[in-house]
Amino acid sequence: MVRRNQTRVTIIDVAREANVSPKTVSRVMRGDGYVSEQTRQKIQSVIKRLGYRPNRAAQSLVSDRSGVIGVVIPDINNPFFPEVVRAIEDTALERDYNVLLFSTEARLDRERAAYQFLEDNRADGIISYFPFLPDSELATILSRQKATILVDHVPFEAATGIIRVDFYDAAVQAVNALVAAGRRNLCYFSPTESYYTFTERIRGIEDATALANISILPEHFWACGGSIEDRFQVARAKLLENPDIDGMICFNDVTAIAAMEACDDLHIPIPEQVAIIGFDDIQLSGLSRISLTTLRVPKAEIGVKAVQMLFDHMDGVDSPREIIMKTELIQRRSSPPPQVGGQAMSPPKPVRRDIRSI
Amino acid sequence: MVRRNQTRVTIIDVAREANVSPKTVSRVMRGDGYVSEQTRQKIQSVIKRLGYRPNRAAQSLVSDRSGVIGVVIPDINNPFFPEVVRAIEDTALERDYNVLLFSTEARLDRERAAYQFLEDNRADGIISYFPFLPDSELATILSRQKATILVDHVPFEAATGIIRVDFYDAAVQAVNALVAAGRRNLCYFSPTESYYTFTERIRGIEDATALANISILPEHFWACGGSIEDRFQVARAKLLENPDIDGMICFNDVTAIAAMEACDDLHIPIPEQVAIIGFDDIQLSGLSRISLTTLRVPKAEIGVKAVQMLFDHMDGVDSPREIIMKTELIQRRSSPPPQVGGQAMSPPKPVRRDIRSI
DNA sequence: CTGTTAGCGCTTTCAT
DNA sequence: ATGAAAGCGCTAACAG
Repeated sequence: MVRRNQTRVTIIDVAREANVSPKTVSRVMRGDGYVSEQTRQKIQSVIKRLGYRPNRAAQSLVSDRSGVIGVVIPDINNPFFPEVVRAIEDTALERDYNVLLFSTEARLDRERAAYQFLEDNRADGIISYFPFLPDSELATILSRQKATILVDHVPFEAATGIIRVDFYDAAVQAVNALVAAGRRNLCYFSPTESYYTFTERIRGIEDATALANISILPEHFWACGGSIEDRFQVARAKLLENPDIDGMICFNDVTAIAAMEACDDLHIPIPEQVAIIGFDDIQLSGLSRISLTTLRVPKAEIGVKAVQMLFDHMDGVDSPREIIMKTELIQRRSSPPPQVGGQAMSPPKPVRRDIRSI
Repeated sequence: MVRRNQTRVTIIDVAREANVSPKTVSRVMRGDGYVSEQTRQKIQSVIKRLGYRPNRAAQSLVSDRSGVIGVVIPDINNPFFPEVVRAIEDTALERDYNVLLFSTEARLDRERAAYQFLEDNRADGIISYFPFLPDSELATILSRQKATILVDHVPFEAATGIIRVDFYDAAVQAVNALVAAGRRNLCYFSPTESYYTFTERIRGIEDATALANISILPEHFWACGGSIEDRFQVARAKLLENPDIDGMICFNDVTAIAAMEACDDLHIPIPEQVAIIGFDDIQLSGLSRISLTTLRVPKAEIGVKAVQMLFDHMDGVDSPREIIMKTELIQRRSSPPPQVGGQAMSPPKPVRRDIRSI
């Protein structure tokens, strides 16, 4: 097989072949400017015959636009993020923007590398899901980008827009759900990081427990590292140490599932002895074998809105710089229903099983 | 805030500021050629002060290399793929290649768009996880790429290399495990597509059942569309129609979990009445509440090898054009252990819980 | 409606 | 050890 692949068809080749100037070919490719129907057709047939494709690097070099939106997430293995990313992709593709996905694995060096790559490649916009970089460094980095939407981040001068989920309110709902189910000895299980979206939950828990006249002891705020294995181990150890715990709020569904695993391992019945609530409502949580009560985060809506904010900015359209989203309590079997005078309560929400699988 | 962001620092700016030629700056940036220590330091300080970053589009335009490896997968929501992708990313980053991920959602138009994007951007290599495009079209597309590794695809002239999992053997193992557990009325549950990696499983099942002197009736090959909801519904309906089924082989773990859900919904005890086996061994399958017997696919190994094949090709190093990987039976509670004269069998494999979660 | 010219930011000869 | 000039493939501005 001959290796003549190196030299690819350029706009000049097409122009020569069609007896027109490169600019006319360019016009046909991009569908702007006026070109007579006749030349258009001739050029199009040459393009097709030669299999011409514009070199993006060249286009991007001259236009300073890449047609790319970067998405930076902390963890591709947490099913929550792919669910958001799908909505982002669909929305972006509607306007022919391609999505470049970066999973940082919560590592700062990878996060930096992602922004760097996007900057160097002149990404037209970035959507970043709670960046871990310190605010000062982040500000510098964002000032070099064209536009950035931050999700679940405090208001931030250097960002084009912010989308936040009201996790304070979500945490209040979580506490209230457990209290309504008759639980008094709660604990909160979270990562060690003290990032905004994490502390909001804690604030909500503290306020709501105070209001309910119960309080979570300081030693009942459990924290641990990032891997599921870690969380399983810590939950297991803490549950052994604290046999009085009857309600557990976990900072997300994946963590809640690790906690379930720990309960199962210790033969602690859920929800009879310990009730568990998570945040997110990933698909997995709806499986009958998991059936996790959780506060549903509007994942698709977040993705769509984030891209729209970006588009509005590109179009010079004014739009709110900050959007706040609410969560919804999805009552399932990992926590008892509210005890309204011994009454039965509303039926569990239907499971959503709309993910594909190949 | 002043909007003077449009004009970015170029190599010329740096050169002027440092009183050298652009070429010298370039040499310093890339660390090649000779530059006196003194000028190097001066240039480096200017680079830092001005915050200079080379424009990738320009680099790529002149070098015809992008430093990018494209990865095309069918479904980001199937946890199997993120597990492979993580290995790909880690391996690629070791040599400063960035990974661009495309999830096609099993849609041909999105698959085409992904290859197109990678071609237009001069990706230095592509790893494609069983492409769905017809072979003829795929051949054309690949001939325009620099290098492509196909995973789970038949030998393919236009590909740089192929990595295949031996699903024929895996299917044989699955059948044998069920037969050893005393099951005789098996069914196979899969997507409708008749793609290579799918038909291999069927061949294995047919051969192994024949050898065991049982056979799966044609109507016990169940097939259905892509969504989990579809699979749940179809499994549920088929299980109702076929109460004699005592063993179910599912084409992957996600499908197996949908089948479990259907059994649970029908109060069919697993594994007492129906045993279930999947393929892949995603993290989820190891949860005690799922505990799915499955044939473990070496996900990390696939990712690493795929990138290495790409690197070998770039380096002009000879390497095998085809690698075949084996699966390993992970015995868990969704299927009974082998009945060796009523003997108990080897203990279940340990659960791996090494995923991060944020 | 179409072509010419110049230049995007970088690297690669080839000199010096 | 460093620089000058040319050009990668494309498009914007300006002619015609």
